[in-house]
Amino acid sequence: MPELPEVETIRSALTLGSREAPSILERQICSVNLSWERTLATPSREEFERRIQGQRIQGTGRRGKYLILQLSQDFLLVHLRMSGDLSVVPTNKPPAPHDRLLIELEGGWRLAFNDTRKFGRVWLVEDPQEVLAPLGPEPLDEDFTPAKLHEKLHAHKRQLKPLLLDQTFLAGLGNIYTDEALHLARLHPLRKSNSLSAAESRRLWDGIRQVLKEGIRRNGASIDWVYRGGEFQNYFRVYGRTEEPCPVCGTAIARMVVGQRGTHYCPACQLLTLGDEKSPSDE
DNA sequence: ACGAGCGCCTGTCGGC
DNA sequence: TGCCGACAGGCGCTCG
Repeated sequence: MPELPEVETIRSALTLGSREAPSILERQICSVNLSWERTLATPSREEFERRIQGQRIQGTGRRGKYLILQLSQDFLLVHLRMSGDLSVVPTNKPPAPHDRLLIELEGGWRLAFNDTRKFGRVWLVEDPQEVLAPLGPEPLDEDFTPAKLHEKLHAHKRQLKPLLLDQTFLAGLGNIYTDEALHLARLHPLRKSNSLSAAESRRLWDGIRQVLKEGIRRNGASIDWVYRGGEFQNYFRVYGRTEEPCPVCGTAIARMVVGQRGTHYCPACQLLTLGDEKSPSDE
């Protein structure tokens, strides 16, 4: 379930606690139970178990789609990939079917990493930059400006859709939010990045920020078996709405495959030709 | 530099 | 009913 807004929602829930579970902050780690070897990217299982034990969770953070837990000595980084989820459950609760890593905390609580498809990864590192260094800018940061996006777009000659999914270009967008941002910006997914006018780059900047903020405000999107109480799935404009009417113009939403990813767009609002570069509502 | 194809995994859904 | 392919919120790799 992970794009930036979903990871942020989980980070927030773990930090603030909820009706069912307390905050993880200031809790000490008693032990861990790794049941799928490849979930742990680094270090070795033996070193992981030895090193993490006794450390206290002192803070939480997020960078792109990575969740960051600041421990007494190290940082625990978590990437949920396609189906990962993190939750706090009572220690006496039996493990759920796809729990891959259980982190036993003091006080009768456990942090459970559940991941049906086993793509998720966890790193225990001294310096988060070991893992996070390649990431592009954080889209909601103040220093991510329309001018900076425009400049970066023109440093490449790539299709917009795969470029926005590239985490070294920009950190945090996934398939849903990319489709939604491109629709808000009225830009075709296959437009070449260096063909955008300054006004179009600004529209894209606006679209990216708007859709990410809306996702966070609605606690992310909850699809299929993963439910976090998010509701953004009820507000998708194009994602997963093939053949349904575009909320702007009523044209049937189209689906194509770009870079092996299903891509949803309005064939009327998001033209590939130069026609949309001077659309009337442009500012 | 860029894009396509595949692998990693499990589960669901629609068509026949 | 059962089987089979398509598809799913991600990303690392190879190849041309």
